[in-house]
Amino acid sequence: MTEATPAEAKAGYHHGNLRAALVQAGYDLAVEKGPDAVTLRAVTRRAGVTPAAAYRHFTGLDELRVAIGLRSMRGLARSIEEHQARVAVTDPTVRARALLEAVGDGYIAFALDQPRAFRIGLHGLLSMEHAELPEGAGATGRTPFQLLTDALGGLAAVGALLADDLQPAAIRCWSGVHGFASLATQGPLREVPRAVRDAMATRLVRDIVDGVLGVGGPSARPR
Amino acid sequence: MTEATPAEAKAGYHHGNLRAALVQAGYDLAVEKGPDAVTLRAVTRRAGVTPAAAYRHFTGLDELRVAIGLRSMRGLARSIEEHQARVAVTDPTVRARALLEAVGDGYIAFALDQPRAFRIGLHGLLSMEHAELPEGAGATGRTPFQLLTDALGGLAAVGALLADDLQPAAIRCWSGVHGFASLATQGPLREVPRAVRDAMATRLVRDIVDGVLGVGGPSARPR
DNA sequence: TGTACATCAGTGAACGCGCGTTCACTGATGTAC
DNA sequence: TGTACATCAGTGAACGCGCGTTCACTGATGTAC
Repeated sequence: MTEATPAEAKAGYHHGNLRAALVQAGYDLAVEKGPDAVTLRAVTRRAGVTPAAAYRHFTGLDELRVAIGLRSMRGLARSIEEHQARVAVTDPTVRARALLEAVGDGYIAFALDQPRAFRIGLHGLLSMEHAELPEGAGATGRTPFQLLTDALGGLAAVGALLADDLQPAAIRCWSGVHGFASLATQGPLREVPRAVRDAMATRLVRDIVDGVLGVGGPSARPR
Repeated sequence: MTEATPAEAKAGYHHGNLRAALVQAGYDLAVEKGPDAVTLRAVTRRAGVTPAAAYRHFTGLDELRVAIGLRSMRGLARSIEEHQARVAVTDPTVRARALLEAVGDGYIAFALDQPRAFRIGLHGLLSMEHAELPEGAGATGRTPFQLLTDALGGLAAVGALLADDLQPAAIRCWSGVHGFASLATQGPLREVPRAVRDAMATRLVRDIVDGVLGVGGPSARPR
């Protein structure tokens, strides 16, 4: 009769699945009050548990913070996956390009939809060294960074990109999208209406992909 | 006989110019141990002074931290200015473009030369809301963000850029350069040899400027 | 089904620490006469 | 030049706080018989 769904089932706490509850509490805390508010005591307090209880599930604060950051990264991965799932075209080359754009669009959409959650990830509790940890992966088992390299690999597979250009292309895409997400959530674009930022993002992503594919593109202007 | 140079003259402490000494101590601390190590007590300790002494010069920790962050931003501005000073061409259009590239090159050079100092700036002690505070300006009195918009204005003045495109262009430049600086100092490119990162940066900046100016550019590839 | 027992998740108290800020003070600086 | 004095930068002690971590413990869970 033990309804042991693996995830965060209420049933069977000692008072439940404390590990998941702590990560959830810490995530909520970070979203509400910023990454610096994520202390071991604050997290356990919010979970309604004694500070020492955390040590049954984590070696210490650092490990807890990483787990919380990875949760945020997972949200980012899922946003990208959702955007990719909506790509309907079948022509291989067009599709490969659309899948790459979906990476950028999904990345920025997550940043704009959940700015505090976005900030927790690679800027707050995680450094970029964690970019390939599987705990940060979405439903497809790929992390945001891996989804990007996968999409570029897809373009290489259809001959739209040279294998030698894969790494510089990844850098250009990630740089542009990540930088925009920072500007648009914490920078001078913070106050710009959402619809305008969305339009900027769409244009930016298209331009970046054009650049990566070596296309002059519709934004090209004579002279 | 009071040699009262305005800056950080040793002469004339009560024990000197404490305000400047505190900012310096805090900056060194941040470079050595990261932004989180910048506490009021640690800074005053390093300056050889009682914690309470800081309150003669700052209203509290927050103001001290901002002053330290602005010092770092000043270094960034100066790096850009140095790169711009080296631009020798005189043809107005070519020069305007070179001055914009110098913004990107100087920005990235500072990030690669002084990665810890770079991190203190807009990522550590300052948020991007401080991007236009004059205390963050370099020798020309312009902040890094202002140097960027100035350079874009220069391109508009020679007719290489439409006035309507100024804002989106600023976003694309800042996004790409800032994102690259993050990747190259804290991200997956951290361990790549400096010469390679420099080459990537040069190419990235050229490509971004090409994109902003609507040029297909030498990186354009048939199909 | 019922009892004995091992497991181990969570408790509660305690530790030592560094923090930001306050306050009455001290003593060097430099001005007024 | 010499003295009296106001200024105010920096002192030193104290405050209350929240932190991360440790430890012996307790008591619910679930297994073995």
